[in-house]
Amino acid sequence: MGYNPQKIEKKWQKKWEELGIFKAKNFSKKPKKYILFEFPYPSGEGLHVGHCRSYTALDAVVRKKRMEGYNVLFPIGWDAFGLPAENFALKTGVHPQKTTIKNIANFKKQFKGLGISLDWDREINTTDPKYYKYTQWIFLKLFEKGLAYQAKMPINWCPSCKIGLANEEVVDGKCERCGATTEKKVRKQWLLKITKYADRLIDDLKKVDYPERVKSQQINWIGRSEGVIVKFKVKSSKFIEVFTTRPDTLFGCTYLVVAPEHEIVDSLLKSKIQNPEEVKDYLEIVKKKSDLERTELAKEKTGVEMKGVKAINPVDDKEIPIWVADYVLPHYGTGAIMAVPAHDQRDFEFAKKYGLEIKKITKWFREKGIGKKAINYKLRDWVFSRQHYWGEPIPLVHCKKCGVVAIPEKDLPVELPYLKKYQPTGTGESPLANVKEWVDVKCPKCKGPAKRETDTMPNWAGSSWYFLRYIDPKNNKVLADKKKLKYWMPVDWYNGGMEHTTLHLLYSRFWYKFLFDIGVVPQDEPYQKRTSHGMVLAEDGRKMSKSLGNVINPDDIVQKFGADSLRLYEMFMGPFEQAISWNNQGVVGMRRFLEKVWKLSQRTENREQRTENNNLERLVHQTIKKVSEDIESFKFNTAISQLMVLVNAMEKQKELSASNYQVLLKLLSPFAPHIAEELWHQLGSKKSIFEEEWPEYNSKLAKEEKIILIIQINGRVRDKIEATADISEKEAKELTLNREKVKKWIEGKTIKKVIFVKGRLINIVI
RNA sequence: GCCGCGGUGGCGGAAUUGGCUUACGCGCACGGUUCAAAACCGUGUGAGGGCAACCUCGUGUGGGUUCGAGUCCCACCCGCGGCACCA
Repeated sequence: MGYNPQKIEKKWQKKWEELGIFKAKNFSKKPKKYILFEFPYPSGEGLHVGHCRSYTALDAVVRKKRMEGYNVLFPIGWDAFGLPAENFALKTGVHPQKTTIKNIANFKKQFKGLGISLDWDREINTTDPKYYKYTQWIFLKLFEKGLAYQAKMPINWCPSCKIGLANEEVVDGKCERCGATTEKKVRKQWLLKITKYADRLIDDLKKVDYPERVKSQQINWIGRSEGVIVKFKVKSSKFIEVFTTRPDTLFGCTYLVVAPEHEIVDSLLKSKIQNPEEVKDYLEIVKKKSDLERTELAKEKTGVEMKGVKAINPVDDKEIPIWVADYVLPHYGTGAIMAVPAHDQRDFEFAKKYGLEIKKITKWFREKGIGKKAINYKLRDWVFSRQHYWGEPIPLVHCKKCGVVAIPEKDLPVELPYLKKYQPTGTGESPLANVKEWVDVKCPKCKGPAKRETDTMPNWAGSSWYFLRYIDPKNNKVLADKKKLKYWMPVDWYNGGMEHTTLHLLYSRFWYKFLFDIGVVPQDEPYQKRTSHGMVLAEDGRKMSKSLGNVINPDDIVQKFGADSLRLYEMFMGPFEQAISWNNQGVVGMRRFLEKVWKLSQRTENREQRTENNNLERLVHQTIKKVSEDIESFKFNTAISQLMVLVNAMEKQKELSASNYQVLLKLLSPFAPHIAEELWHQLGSKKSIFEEEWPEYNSKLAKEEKIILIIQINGRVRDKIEATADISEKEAKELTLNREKVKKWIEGKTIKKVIFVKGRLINIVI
């Protein structure tokens, strides 16, 4: 019987489900492992081959861990709130709920078809009111602790669609749907004080095992810088405060620049400035500029002097002019800078390097009352409001008498009302604002008339804590039971895309720290280890996209070659963390390899492995070692190449013992579970291969007895001899100097010295 | 500009951390099976020279350390990812 993946894959997927062997057990005596991938957004497009890379990698890790005796939690859920479903509803009238259910069913089928060993009993869905009840609960806790606040913030506004747009809907400063240039519209929005956690989010990176590039990207994003705020007196008893990391250059400061949005501009305009019209004109021009223009025209700096007013440099009391320019950002530092055109960062570094004098005057400033230490961050607070329908309602009420009032915990969840129309309001509010009977409520405090908050939460809300819900998905008292959290947390291994490094990963760390602070979770970092898979690009090296027509559909590959070939290829294609182009021929190679494995089973005999060639025995042990270690360090490509080496060697054997073949099947099983299970049973086993133990290697047996000793002359390879691994220097030297080739090279020359590296080489220097 | 990662055959990539460069796979060539094929089997495959044994060159560039460098040091060049008028 030949290898027929379509047949055996279905069979085992069904069997595994019946056996229930992939279910995690709370409080099992086995040591626990919590292994997690970023739960997908169930889009209409279905799984991407890039998804499959991440899932099969973790599935391999998980299957191995189970065989090693761990109680593994490997869950799945759906990050199902989001724009595509809402936009689809706008176009077709189909409720996002319906679209979501349909897409999830499709994703589920695909996951099962790949043979990912998930615990489906813990499946969650962020759009389920039973789930978002706790998303809302966390928000209320943030609100209660003063970490959620309202502020006026600009949103992206499309003047043609009359709708607020998410950042990702603005492409090159234009509305994604209609192409109109977007504007900024100021609205009151909810923000979360992530900046309060900025230092901890940097410092605690020391506690966790993340790739360097992920750590540095987060640190960069938070952008902490230490400096001094210096007060400049303005001749009208006002002050302008300036943030600088280089207070020592204050002597060289020749003018100040303030952002157009700076409050002093307004107040100076009202007083005694000589050119108010000129300044007003400039402010108008700036206002019309889009965000894009303001940054793109960066090379050409524009600005205008506010004539007639002067600031006073606190170090020498000299009068200096004040300018308004839009290259100064209103939201960073104080929105005002001191200009020191003569100075340069490089001077400082030079002085430091060569021990030149650096006057330390920070302290002096403080004594004089000129400056005070300050820390600034590039990181800004998290804008938590969206003016969309398909998201979690923010559980607050606006009461004329009581102000903003929280919905009482017992009334959670605030359910998203079922809409028939998703048309935008035209005012920038979410479509929920149109649902009068939902908006109008009694104030929970005074029972007077009040209105619900109509903004919804961003996508990032539900995904900021979902990994906690897997631990206790059906709990209806708390987000998850404390004892269970203590047993399972932290996540031992979390894999996801690099694109989530600064948003999702940072947000969820922030929430977890907050939950730790209020005593809900057991530690202050959620993920012990983070890895990041590289993107899978199309064969042409570009991103896969519908419009380019270069998308590879995993279903097609599964159908044509089988899920095991696909899985193997995804792991073998290149280093896991690196972006890589798809290659259809590569899948063919994996299928060939599996065919070889299949055929080997027919040559397998039930005999003592001792009768076998020692070299094969050694290779088996070397392979156990390599595959075991490579899976731990996510070097899946080299693990598979080692399996290929073993299979190639097994093919050359006249007879193959069943025991060695079984070891091969076990080592292969994390990557190609179906074929491994099938062949395992064909050998007569009753138990699933995944209930077996992971093989152990014997380091003595793995050791080479014979080696090829390299003979070098002046560091260049001239000859090789076979020798025992523990050959002594004396023996090696004797053997070497007797070689004809060596004699030829050293004839008439004197030997200066001999370098001997045990078990490796001998180098004659002449 | 700043931060991070990388540059090895025709291609994807290996290389026990300073010790045979190119494992493994793809592709290609030749041979086999076949009426024909390939998602089959076998052999070969860095470049140049030689009938051959063998020799020379070869890991982005230029220098250095070393018996010996893809690996370490110095100076550059190029590519990718992230951030960016951040004071």
